[in-house]
Amino acid sequence: MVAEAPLKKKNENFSEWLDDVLQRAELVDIRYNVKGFIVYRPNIMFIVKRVYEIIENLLIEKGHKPALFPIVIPISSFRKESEHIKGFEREVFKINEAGGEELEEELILRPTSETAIYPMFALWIRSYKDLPMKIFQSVSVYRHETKATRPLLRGREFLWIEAHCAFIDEESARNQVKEDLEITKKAFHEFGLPFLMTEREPYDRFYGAVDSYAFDTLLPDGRVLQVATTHYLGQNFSNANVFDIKFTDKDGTRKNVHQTCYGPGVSRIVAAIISIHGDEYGLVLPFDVAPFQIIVIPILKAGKEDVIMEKSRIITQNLSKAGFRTILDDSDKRPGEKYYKWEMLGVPIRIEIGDEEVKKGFVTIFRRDLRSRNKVKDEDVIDNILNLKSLILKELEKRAWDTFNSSMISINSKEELMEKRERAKIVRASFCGRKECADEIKAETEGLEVRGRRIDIKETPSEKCFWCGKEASRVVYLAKAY
RNA sequence: GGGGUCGUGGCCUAGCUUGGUUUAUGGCACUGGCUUCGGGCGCCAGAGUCCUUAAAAGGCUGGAGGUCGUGGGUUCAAAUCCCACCGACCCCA
Repeated sequence: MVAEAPLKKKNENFSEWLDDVLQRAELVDIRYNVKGFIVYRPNIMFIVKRVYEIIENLLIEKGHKPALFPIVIPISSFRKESEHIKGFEREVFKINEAGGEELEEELILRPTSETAIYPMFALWIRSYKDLPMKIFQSVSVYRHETKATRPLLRGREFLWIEAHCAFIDEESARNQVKEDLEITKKAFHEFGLPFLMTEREPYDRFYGAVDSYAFDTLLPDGRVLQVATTHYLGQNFSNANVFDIKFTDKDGTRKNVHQTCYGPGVSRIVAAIISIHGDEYGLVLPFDVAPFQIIVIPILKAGKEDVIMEKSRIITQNLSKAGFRTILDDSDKRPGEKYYKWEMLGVPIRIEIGDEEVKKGFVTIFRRDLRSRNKVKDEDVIDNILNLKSLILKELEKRAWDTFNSSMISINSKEELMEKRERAKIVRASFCGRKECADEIKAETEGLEVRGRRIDIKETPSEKCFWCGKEASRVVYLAKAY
């Protein structure tokens, strides 16, 4: 039979490629038939769990503790912070009936959990000794998105982690924001994903935040995807009119805590890993992210089945013992078919064992990222893989950053922008900082948005705003966003 | 937010214009067997929407009804025509 067609080319039509890979690799099923809700299948859940694990471990290392708050929030609690409610009220799912009777108080499905968690903080926090309080939960949240929904990229239910912290003063809270940024950088390094770290403009903050910081990555269609945010909330939620979260300080005075919240978007991170590293053979996963790191494939030959299987089993066992997540594919499919299947799923390393390998005491190691083969002597296999582990990540990270960096272009004027728009997916420019200007840019450039100012480096603007020509106050980055 | 295209078995697809031998075409996937295994091979066979009649489970045979996203309508007759809803995709703002 004719071989199945390879996937669509990712860079020609990203949207089709993504739909195709999501289905062919059996990652998600969109046939649940409720708009914005999808089914995560085992092949993607293994990856989702790895992403969760990696971030959770980083959080726990820094003293965060896991917790789980209810999915429902009483509407009275949700309505306490005026900015917060303004932002989210129109996109919450509400429950007002149960058991055939109207509820005494309407409940909402959490769109985010500040208003679920902070009333409890108010009960738990008594003394400066209770601080800092650092809690996180790994959950799904619900937002009735009005824009077009896309599997993983924008759903009405999505997976994330939300970390909520309370501190004695502004300084320690702001340090938490820095820690959040460091955690995200570390995690993204493990995922091999490039990012732009910015402070959002004042009019673009999280509802209820004093300052908002965000990580954007770049998808192959040239649009940026916000994959994590962290916010300094000040005392907006802790003040007496809202949740009144107070503690007694060393000197005996009663004070309201300063807070932060941090939210890495797991669905979106997984989408970014798939989209940025993937190719026309399917997923390509960094070694540590991969749920299965090594696939061993025996290539049988009439009369030699036993020795080939024996060697395959021994190699699989040894690799498992060495701590690699290894599986042996001893199904009776043909080798070629197995290659395609495991490449589709992004297994970073494949070991092929056939008659030759048995006779001459080596194995053939295939790297998914380069799609290249190497012969490695039996006794060197483990060292070789230990070495490959970081080489693979380096390769993926380099490719991803190269694409990212070459898509980021500085411009000085409207004309230059229009001229370079094709190449410039992320635009760096001096800017006046006015919202009217940002709105105008968005309207006249097919959706280019001001994403914010960089926080990892200080940048000083030239005198003029690239758009309106007035005095510039900052250097900003602009992009079309999901 | 505005506009457009579309929905046929697990997936893709033919059929729709001009309603009527369609027990809905073909491919992939699936099941059993053979052959084989260095990139998804070949051959043979099978089954293949769902429900009810139907009763502890499994299997076989026959009959009946319904079924082409869902609901309604037109008609002697609807996958095919009309309306609404649900869902998907594309383009624009």
